[in-house]
Amino acid sequence: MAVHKHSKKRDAILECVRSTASHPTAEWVYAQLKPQIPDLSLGTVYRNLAMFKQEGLIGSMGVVDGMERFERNTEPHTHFICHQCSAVIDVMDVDPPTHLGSQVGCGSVQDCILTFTGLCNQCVSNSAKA
Amino acid sequence: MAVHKHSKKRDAILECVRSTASHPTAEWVYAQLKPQIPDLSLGTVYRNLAMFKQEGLIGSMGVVDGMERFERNTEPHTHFICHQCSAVIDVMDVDPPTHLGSQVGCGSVQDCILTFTGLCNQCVSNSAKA
DNA sequence: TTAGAAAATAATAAAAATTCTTATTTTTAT
DNA sequence: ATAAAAATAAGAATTTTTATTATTTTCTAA
Repeated sequence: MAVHKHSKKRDAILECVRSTASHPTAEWVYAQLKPQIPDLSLGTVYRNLAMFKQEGLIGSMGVVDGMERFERNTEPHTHFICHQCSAVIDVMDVDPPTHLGSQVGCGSVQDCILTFTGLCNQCVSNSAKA
Repeated sequence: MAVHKHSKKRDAILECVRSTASHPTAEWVYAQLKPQIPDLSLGTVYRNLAMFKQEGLIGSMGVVDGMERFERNTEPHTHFICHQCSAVIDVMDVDPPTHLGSQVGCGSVQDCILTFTGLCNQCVSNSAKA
């Protein structure tokens, strides 16, 4: 029933994504694990993240600043993107208006994606100081 | 008052984006114009699209399948993305729920982006035939 | 209208993110 | 333990986009 084999590296990559609320890039995951697993290869991170995503073990909220952002939360939910520091934050209190899908005039709608952008709290603070 | 100079190529690039309801990539614009302007360079298309976008003469709805999608409509509006053929279609009848921005708990919200995904009519037809 | 400064362009190199290739190593079922 | 199957490292290759530089075009104003 196992859909794939396990390896120390593979497990570490999955655990890395699952243990952060941030929305990491492949490069970030690689940088996190490299100290503990010195012979880890970036290609392995890319390959496994793609596999986990396809199997639904992790999610991806899309590309921000040219880099794909993975996430542990695989349920549809709203995001906030800071266009200063590119932080991606889950907005659990505001649900995407899925019901509006019936009003979309084209094609057959499957998903509804809601995203807010602006300055995150940290960048707001930094702006005030500057 | 002119914010930039004009050239035949520059004007053609802007007109190309303004005359289509599709959400073209730089490559697409280049392919459209190349037959009429054989010495057009792809770098020129990229450079001018970036400039038009910065000046607010055109918009960009983001990156789909690794390619930035420009658009003539610079007003905030909803999009539909076909995840089969990557077509991007404006959804003018459903407005992004901007008012929900006040319920977002993090940072200072500036924009609200609403996107639907699914199969466009053409891909639905093609699926039925197959 | 024409000279000359400023900006735009073509061609090409370079950068950045991601994917592919291949030889080797690890995992897992037997 | 063994052998087949899958995973990995290293590095090459691809893809999209940006930067560099020599040349050409645009625009200003004399």
